[in-house]
Amino acid sequence: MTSSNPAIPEPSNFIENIIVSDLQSGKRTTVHTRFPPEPNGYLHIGHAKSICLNFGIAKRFAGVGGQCNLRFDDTNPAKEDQEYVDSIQEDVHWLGFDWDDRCFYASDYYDKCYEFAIQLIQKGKAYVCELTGDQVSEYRGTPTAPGKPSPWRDRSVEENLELFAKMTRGEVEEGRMFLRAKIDMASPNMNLRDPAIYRIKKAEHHRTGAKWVVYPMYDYAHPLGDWMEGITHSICTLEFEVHRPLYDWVLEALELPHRPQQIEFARLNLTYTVMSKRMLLELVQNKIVMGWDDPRMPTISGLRRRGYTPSSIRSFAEKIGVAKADSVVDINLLYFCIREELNAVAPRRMGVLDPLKVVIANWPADKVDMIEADNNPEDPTMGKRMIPFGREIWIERDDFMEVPVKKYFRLAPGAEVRLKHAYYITCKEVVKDAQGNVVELRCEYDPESRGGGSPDGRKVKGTLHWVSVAHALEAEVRLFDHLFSFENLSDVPEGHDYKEFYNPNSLVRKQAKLEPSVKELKPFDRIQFLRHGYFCVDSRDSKDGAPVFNRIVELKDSWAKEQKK
RNA sequence: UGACCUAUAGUGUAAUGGUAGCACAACAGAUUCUGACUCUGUUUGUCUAGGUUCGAAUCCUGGUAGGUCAACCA
Repeated sequence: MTSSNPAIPEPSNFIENIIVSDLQSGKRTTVHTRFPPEPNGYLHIGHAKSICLNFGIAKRFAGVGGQCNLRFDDTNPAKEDQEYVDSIQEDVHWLGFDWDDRCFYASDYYDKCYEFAIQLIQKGKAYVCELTGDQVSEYRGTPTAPGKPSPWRDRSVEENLELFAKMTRGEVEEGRMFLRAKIDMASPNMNLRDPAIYRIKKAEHHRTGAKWVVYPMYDYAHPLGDWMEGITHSICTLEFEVHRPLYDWVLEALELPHRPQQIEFARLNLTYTVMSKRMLLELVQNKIVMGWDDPRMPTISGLRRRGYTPSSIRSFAEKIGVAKADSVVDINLLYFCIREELNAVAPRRMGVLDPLKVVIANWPADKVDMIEADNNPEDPTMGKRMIPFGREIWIERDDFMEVPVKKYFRLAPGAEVRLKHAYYITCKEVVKDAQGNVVELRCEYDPESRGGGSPDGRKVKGTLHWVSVAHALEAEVRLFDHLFSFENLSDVPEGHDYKEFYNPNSLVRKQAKLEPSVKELKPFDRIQFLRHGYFCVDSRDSKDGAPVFNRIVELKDSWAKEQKK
């Protein structure tokens, strides 16, 4: 379906299909979305999907005046906090989106919502109920059995008005009365069995303080908030699907024109990842992690500290698409997105995580050679740097095998390899301690091979990274694994809790030997340690002035994979 | 024993009654001063049974499987 209007983009998912057809049919002339978090926790990668969706649609439909609001759904003062408001704003901005002057709060609309509630009462469409919590659920019935009407259902308009005013003045105890919509106690949809629309909460609200003691419920405030902001397409997750009739009922009952349309999509699930706010809060409170921004957390702030870029997350959101079917996305796709970006832009550095000393026997004791190395083979414009080379160097312990397996082309007794950017060396002798552990290698270098080539054209298959012992910088390097060891939440066996599956190896700290140039790196700088993956300088921690590195993601390693087989 | 929603390669997602594509993953090969990257190629799919139609992933009916709903949470 090609649109004749050049301002209307080609739809790329089912939501945009709806929008485009609304535009083409003349049902809408513009597109206005919103991202409506409740400020009761930090945003996570699942929210990033929604943010990219809502702000992305506004951007794609800019030609017809597309806009996206940020709206805090702060209708429950007991759970919400300014700290969360601040972090949410920071995270949305960091992801690369902006709401201009359109940051709103459901609490901005309390007065309006209240007036509308009075209208509903006057229309005979809402009443004050005095059933207790237990009674309410008893009267509501079950999904298969209809409910029965509350004894307070048929109060007079005057009495309802008076009681609601009393509630509002704080003259009624919490839980003693609440305002319900009068819909249908026998509806097959439980949400329509006279749902609560206002309840008493004598809690301090983070924005309105003690001004109110009655607060609107989500199901009532949300459609009104959407309507007041001129939202055209109100996009939310699947669990609100059965609430849609109620959403529509509120707007219909109040006879409001130009109503927004609610559209639901499947929330993001990721393998090896638990996304519920409750669980994330628990991890923080029980100090299983360092905080909301622990690099292992699926929070936006955690991903940021880990070293993910906003563009990699946006790219991920685009790749996973949007649909209505429940699904679990393979976290490898997220890894791919950050690798793809960082491969192109991250400077290469050498670092040895598990060091083994190599002595170049035919290299003069005090001679230091400054070796030139390109910063990124993918991008020559990133220039070069100089690396010191001396008689003693560190190599990776698993880059040497005393008894090499077939197709092993790194260092072994008698074998020749290339030290990246530097020289060819041949292993002449293996030094062991009393227990028989290899503690040092004695090698000889080929002076003709400076720069990593050889005049006679002989080939070496293996190229090792290395760090000069005399110049090495020691620094902490953190390697991460999944916080939980199950792949999918549904893998958790019956009768067990996912908390039994914490992965004790989700954080491994290494004291690594790094080439001296890494000293100049700043927080959030991202590099690739050759063969070890992409790392980011931690934005909070450093040890003795030396940067601490978080590994964002490993490089693919077909050799390691083959060995496992 | 209810209502609503969903079902396309291993995973995610397109195809709006007209050639089932794309990405990731996997596999094979080429290349390589990162066993990375890159390049080439390959394998694998419309839940099921009917119906409508010249023609169905798409529309209809039944079945199966999964999800959501019984907060004065969002």
